[in-house]
Amino acid sequence: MNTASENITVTIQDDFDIKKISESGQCFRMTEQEDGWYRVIARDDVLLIRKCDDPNRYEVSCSPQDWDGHWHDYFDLDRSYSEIREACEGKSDFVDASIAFGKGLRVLNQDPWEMLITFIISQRKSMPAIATAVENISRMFGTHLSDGMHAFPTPEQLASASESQLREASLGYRAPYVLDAARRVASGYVDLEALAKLDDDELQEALMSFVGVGPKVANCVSLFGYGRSSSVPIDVWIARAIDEECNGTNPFDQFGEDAGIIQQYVFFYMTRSK
DNA sequence: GCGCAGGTAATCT
DNA sequence: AGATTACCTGCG
Repeated sequence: MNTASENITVTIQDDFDIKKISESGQCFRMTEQEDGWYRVIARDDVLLIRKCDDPNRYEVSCSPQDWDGHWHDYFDLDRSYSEIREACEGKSDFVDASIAFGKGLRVLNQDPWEMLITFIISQRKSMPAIATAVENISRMFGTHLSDGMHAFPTPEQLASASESQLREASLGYRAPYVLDAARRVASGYVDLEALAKLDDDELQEALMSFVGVGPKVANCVSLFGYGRSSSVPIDVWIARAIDEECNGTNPFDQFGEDAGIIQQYVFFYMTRSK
């Protein structure tokens, strides 16, 4: 699967449960392999990662430079989730239960373009269906990396697709949305990197100018692609949590810059606990 | 066969 | 402003 001599081991002291992260609905290119390995594809990189027997130690298939320069940030390792959990405890019994259940979750720092397209595709799809569609367009239009793996397609690569090809990739009625977004970005009409300079409200407005992007998808892109930790995407599960578990009162507002991270624990609790 | 799912846009009051 | 409905596709 991978050459052991290329691997290094790294220490992660803070919360880190790769299984929970992979099931948390924020990333769709992280898959469990054999023997406890997880494979992550992000930008043009493939990472294999596995827990060692030693506590807090992980074996990873990259150089120290790639770990420090890319994956460390991808896994948001400069942020202390244990401190966030402690700071947010005691305000809501339901949130407390969610935090306890989801200990080990982190919010990944992912590519804005990939998040934009992925969450346009996500509407009215289950998590496995989203993953299938993302793999389809990566295989059909993305750059080949190795062993049949493909990078997520660039704006230019997706802009060269036809609507019927995107429908073949199981995008359905979202195909024209994705094509339109790809053309806007590839042409330079929208500069996704420049959006990083906007404040939260301006970013939300800019993202919602894409056809097929409403408030929920915009908040997902904002949270997962632009690191806006106060963004709270409200989907049916979060709406259900507010309605049925919090007596209709939104519990997220009180967590300020950590609201989006708390949302992640609640979403995981709603979708993964019995 | 048929209803429904991790939203959005268009089209109504 | 708020409510209703169609939309692809996969799954029970």
